[in-house]
Order: sequence, then C-alpha cells, then structure tokens
Amino acid sequence: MKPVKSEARERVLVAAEQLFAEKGFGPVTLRQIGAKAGLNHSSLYHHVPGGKEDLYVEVMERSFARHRAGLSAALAESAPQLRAQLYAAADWLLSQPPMDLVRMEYVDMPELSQAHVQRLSEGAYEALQVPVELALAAAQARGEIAHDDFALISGGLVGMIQSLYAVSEAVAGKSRPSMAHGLIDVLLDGLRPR
Amino acid sequence: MKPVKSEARERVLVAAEQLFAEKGFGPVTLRQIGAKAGLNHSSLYHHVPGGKEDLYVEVMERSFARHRAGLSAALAESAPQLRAQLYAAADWLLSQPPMDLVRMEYVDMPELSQAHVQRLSEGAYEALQVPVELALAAAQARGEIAHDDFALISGGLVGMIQSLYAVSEAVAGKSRPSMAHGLIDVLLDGLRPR
DNA sequence: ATTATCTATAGATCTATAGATAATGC
DNA sequence: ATTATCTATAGATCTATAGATAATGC
Repeated sequence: MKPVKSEARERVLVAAEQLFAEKGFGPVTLRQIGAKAGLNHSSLYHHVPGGKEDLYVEVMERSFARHRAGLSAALAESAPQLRAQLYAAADWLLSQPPMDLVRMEYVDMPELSQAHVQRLSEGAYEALQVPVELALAAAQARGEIAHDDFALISGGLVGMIQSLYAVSEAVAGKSRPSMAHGLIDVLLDGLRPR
Repeated sequence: MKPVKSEARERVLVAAEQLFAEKGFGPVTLRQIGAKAGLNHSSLYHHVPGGKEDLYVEVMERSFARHRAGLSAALAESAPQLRAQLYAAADWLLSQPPMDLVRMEYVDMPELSQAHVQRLSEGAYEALQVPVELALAAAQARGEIAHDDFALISGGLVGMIQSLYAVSEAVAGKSRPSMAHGLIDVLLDGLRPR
C-alpha cells in the first residue's frame, strides 16, 4: 500500500515528468504514462495510489527541485561575471523540457486542489525566480548593474528564455542557446547606441 | 448547411475564442462552448459543420487578425518614438487574453492536421512578429537603436510580455502594463550603468 | 421552405477500482 | 507473505450524428 522506491516506480515518474512537462496535466492520460513506462495503466495505481493528480504534483515537485539545483549550480559555477552567469543559466534552462508557467497557471492549476496549487506555485517561484534574483542582487552589490527590481528582471528574463521554445531553430537559423545569449546581451547593454 | 453569418454564430465564435485562448484546443469541450454561447452543444454543428478543429482554427485566425491589427495600430499611433511605441504595443497585448505560443506549439498543434498547423503558424508570425519587427527596423533606420536582429528582439520582447500573465499583479504589487514598461526600459537602456 | 434548436444515442475514451494471477523475499 | 502486474469493468465524459420540433422568411 505504501508507495515504495523501486525501479518500476522510478520509470513511472520519469515517463510522467516528460509527458506532463510537454503537455501539462489534463491532456496526458494514465495510459500514455503507462505505455511509456512499460506498464499497464492500472498498474500505476500500485506505485502512486493517489492517482493522476498526486502523480502530477510529485513529478512537478521533482522537476522544480532539479530546476532549482541546476540553475543555482549554473549561476555559481560561472560567477562572478553576470553575463557569463546568465549565459550558463539560459543554457541550463534550455537543456530541460519547457516550463510553461502561463499554461500551468491558466490550464493546469485550475484542475488541481487548492493545497496543491499553493505548493506548486511556491515551488515554481523557488526554483526559477529565487536563484536568478540572488545572482542579480549580488551583481548589483558588485556594481555590475544599475537596477534593483530583481523580481521583475528575473521574471522577464526567464519568461523570455522559455518563450524561445516556441521558435523553431531551423526557421531562426541558429540554436536556442545562441538566441538566448543574444537576448541577454541586449538586456545587459540595451538596444540604444552607447 | 452552409455556415452563414448570424448573431448566434457570432456568440459561438466569441465564446470559443475566449475558452480556446485560455485553455488551448484539447481541454475545452464543445459543451463548455455551447454553455457559454447559450446553446446546446450539438447545435454548434449547425453553425460550424466542420466540428471542433474547424472551430478552433477559425477563431484562432480571427484572434491573429485582431492581434495584427491591434498591434500595428498601437505601434503606428505612438510613432515615431520607439519607447512609446513599445509601451503601447505591450499595453495592447496585455489587454487581450494570453497568447501562449509555447503551449500552441507543444500541446495544441500536435492535435491538428498538418494544413491547419501551417496556417496557424504563419498567422501567429504575421500577427505578433511582423508588426514589431517593422517598428524595430524603422527605429534602427532613424538611429534610435543600434541592433539589427529584429526577429530575435521582437520574439524575445513578445515572449517576455506574454510571460507576465504568469505573474500575479497582487504578488508583484503592480499592474502588468507597468511591469511591461519596466522591462521595455531595460531592453532599451540595458542593465549596466550608463 | 429554410434556418435554428433540441433530444437521444453511438462509439471512443478516461480515471479509478476490484479482484485474479504471477513473481519475489523470507 | 508480500509485492507487482494484469484483466475486466463501472461510471463519467467527449465528439459527432440522426432525426424530431420549433421559429422565421417568403
């Protein structure tokens, strides 16, 4: 009855995370997750007795934890030059499946319990917003940037990078990381002639 | 048999557009659209014989046409100062339901026919990308900006503005348009001290 | 006559559960 | 004995269609 760690359970979580990240909560069916994990859909209830919503919340929290760690590591490794830090953060974000916060807010969240919405909202903030805000604050303390609305800038930056998932690399003629670096340069230096 | 213009049909299109814009193609049911339009769901087939997918494509194309016109008008009215133009464009975008291109690409598009995907992709590009690119090119010709990857900048700008829909105005303590203006200032002037 | 609407229903799914069966661990 | 899996099924929905009925336009 108690969900235990097992190889099959881990396969279920990985499959679920890939599908939920790509499509969100509603459109993904337990059958698709089961098929991807090599299990009959009804066997999912053995590993995650709480059903679809509990599974979604569990894998999203895993994903947030990974984002928080990955982003923080990317920012730390390339410190203390903000430009290099933001390049590394963008590269790391673009190595992951898209994290579409607008879809989460408008489509996924309304289907979940209030308690789950609360937890996921906090998780998203801690994972994506906090690490970048800290790096911006440190850069300001060093005199690298002349701005102090860190929440605004980190939200805008992350949103801008995530929106690159809607751009085809083939159409743009360059990779998403290189597009992200170009946008970070604009953010740092401005569009106006210096 | 032939779909005719009528008051009821217009109600259906308006209801469908609101719901599809908010949730995307899959999660919206014909029953929800019917209820919002004050019709039994089966009556939708009288007004849109092609069914759900045709209805989605029709209302998305309407939405693209409105975006193209609204954005172009906002940019034209406040010309020729780029900052004022981008403020107006952001204000106009934020007056509309969110246009989540990542969700469209990853969730909605895979459920549609290839021909419909083609039409909608072009429509999105013409509606959101082209007007901003033209304004940027004109600003560069005037010497206002020192940058020439207009596609990159307009994509990043629009993505950044749309991502504000994931931010609660209550949490941020300011309105989305004012957040957008702050981000446009950063884009124009840069984060580094001048 | 034509247009607009509804009721009823077919046929596909979906989530979730009950209960049988097989594999594994003492 | 416990753990893991499957089959079968209940009960909700969904899209789409057929066909009856009401409203409207000549």
